Amino acid sequence: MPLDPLSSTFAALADPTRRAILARLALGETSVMELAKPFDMSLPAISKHLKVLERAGLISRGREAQWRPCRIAPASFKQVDSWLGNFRRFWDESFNRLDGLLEEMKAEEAAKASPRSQRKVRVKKEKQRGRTRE
Amino acid sequence: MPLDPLSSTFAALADPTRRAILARLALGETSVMELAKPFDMSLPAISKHLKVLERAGLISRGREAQWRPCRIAPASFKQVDSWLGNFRRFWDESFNRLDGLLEEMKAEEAAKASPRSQRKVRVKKEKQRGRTRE
DNA sequence: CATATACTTAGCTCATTGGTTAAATAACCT
DNA sequence: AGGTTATTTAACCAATGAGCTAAGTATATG
Repeated sequence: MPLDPLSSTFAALADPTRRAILARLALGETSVMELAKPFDMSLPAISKHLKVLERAGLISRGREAQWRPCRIAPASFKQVDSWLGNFRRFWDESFNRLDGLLEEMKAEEAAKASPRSQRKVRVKKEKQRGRTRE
Repeated sequence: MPLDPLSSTFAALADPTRRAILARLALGETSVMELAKPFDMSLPAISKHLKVLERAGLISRGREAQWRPCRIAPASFKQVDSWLGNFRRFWDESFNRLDGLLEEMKAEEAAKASPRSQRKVRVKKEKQRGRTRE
C-alpha cells in the first residue's frame, strides 16, 4: 500500500490547499490553527492535509505545549528537484549550453583516444532530441 | 472540475508508471507500443496514462500513419521547476549563498539611502527561517 | 474489400482521497 | 478538579483514479 517516496511526495503536492500551506510555511514555522485560518475548511481537514505533507516528507512537526508547530522539511523537495533534473535540458537554456559544452569536451576526449572516428556527430531523424547525456 | 494546471501536473507525476514513461521519453520521441513494452499492463491502461500526461502538459502527441508518437513537452516541467524555486533556499546551499549576497547588497543600498537605519539586520527568534526574499 | 496493426473509448470494479461532523486526547489555566 | 484551547481520531460519504476486458476507429497493406 505505501507508495514509493517520490510518488507520495508528488501526490502531496497535487493539491492547492497543501501547496498553499507549504507557501505559508516557507515564511516560517507556525501552528496548525494559524495554518488553518486562510481556508474555508474544517480543522480536521487541515489536520489531514498536514499528515499527508508529513508522510510525504515535505514538513516536520514539533511539539510545544498544546501546539504542533510545522516547518518545511528540505529532503523531499530536494528529491523532487533532483528528479526534475533529468529533464532540465528540455527547458533550461543555460543548462543546455553547459550540456553542449560537456558534449564537446567528450567529443574532444574521444578524438584524442581514436582520431579516426571523428565526423557525423549529429543523428539525423531525431533532430537534437533522442540523445542521452553521459 | 478541472484542477488548476499545477495540480494536474503534480498529480500526473505522482505515478511511477507515468514517471517511467517520461524517463523513456527523455531518451527521445517514440510510439505508444514502444512505451507500453516495459510494463506488465494492458494497452488501454498505458493509453490512459498518456492521456493524463498530455492533459498535464507533460507530453505532446503527433500523428504519423497509425502511430501517435509521444514526446516531452517542456512547459509544465518548467512550471513545476519554477514553483519549486520558491523553496530552493531550504536545501540548495549555493542558492543560499546567492541569497545572502543579495541581502547584503540590499542592505548596502538601504544604508546609502538612509545611513541612519543601519544595525540589527538579523531577526532573532526565527533563526534564519521566516524571512522572505525581495 | 479484407485483414492486420496501432491505438482509443466504453463500461465495469475496487481502492484511495478530500471533505464532513462528532468525539477523543493533550496541555494549559484557574 | 473543571474548563478552555489546540489538535487528532473515528466513522462516514461522494468523487476520482488505476486497472481490467471488450468493442470501436484509423491507417496501411495484401
